Amino acid sequence: MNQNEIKLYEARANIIKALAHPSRLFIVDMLNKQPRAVGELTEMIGADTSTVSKHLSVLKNAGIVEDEKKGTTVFYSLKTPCILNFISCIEDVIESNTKTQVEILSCCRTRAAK
Amino acid sequence: MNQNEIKLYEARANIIKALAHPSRLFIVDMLNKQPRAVGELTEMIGADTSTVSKHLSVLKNAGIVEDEKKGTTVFYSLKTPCILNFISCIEDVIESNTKTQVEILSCCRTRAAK
DNA sequence: TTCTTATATGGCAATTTAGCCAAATAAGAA
DNA sequence: TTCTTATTTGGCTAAATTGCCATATAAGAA
Repeated sequence: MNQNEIKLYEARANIIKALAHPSRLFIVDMLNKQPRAVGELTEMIGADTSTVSKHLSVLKNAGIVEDEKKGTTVFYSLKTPCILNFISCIEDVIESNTKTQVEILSCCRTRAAK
Repeated sequence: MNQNEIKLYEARANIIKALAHPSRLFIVDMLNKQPRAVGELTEMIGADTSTVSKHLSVLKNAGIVEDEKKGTTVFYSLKTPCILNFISCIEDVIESNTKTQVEILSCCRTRAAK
């Protein structure tokens, strides 16, 4: 890897890191349906407001969501909808992993039954 | 989030975490072209063999790559090609972020020129 | 102005991750 | 068997991440 390649893969990794957390993936799913205020998301997630605010800030810094202030309320919305295709791919991986597990289990059950 | 939702988002996050590292993204790109031995990837990345081996193990545990031993050499290959669509989405995010930066810069230059 | 509501930020301890070295293992060659 | 090559694993320290609490800020209401 030369310097340019390193920069490229670091840039990609930074965005992916922003997605690599259960609460932040939940937020992406929610914002796909409609924009939401910090307070709404906080209630749905069930964590401290400051925690959710920081998660949103991580997503915002990565360019995945954007915010708009209305009065004292800040509404967040999804900036890059293609993120959702990506999640469907992750589901494919999970499905594939599940199949592998099933195969392993059926293998062992057969052996045990012998 | 109820317990099932938490499990779902944790499962997704675990797979995404496996991708959230420059070297591992590089590996995914390389394996998309062709299967590679640990030694080849190690040389391309320029890190310790043990480090690369551990990165490969992370990807394998996540179900993203699979391995096949031939003699003393272990060849890794991409198990879930859709991972690449996802990376193209990440590129979209990077492009969008770059555009935002350009807008910010052009805004400030205009101001400074006044 | 002060009060209240909504968010963001600072700070800290606990947990996780990364990468190197050294040592262990696997498989074939001599 | 011993030697060699390829890879993995254990162990360790350094760095990054997480989540809560307390505090600060922003904006409107009184």
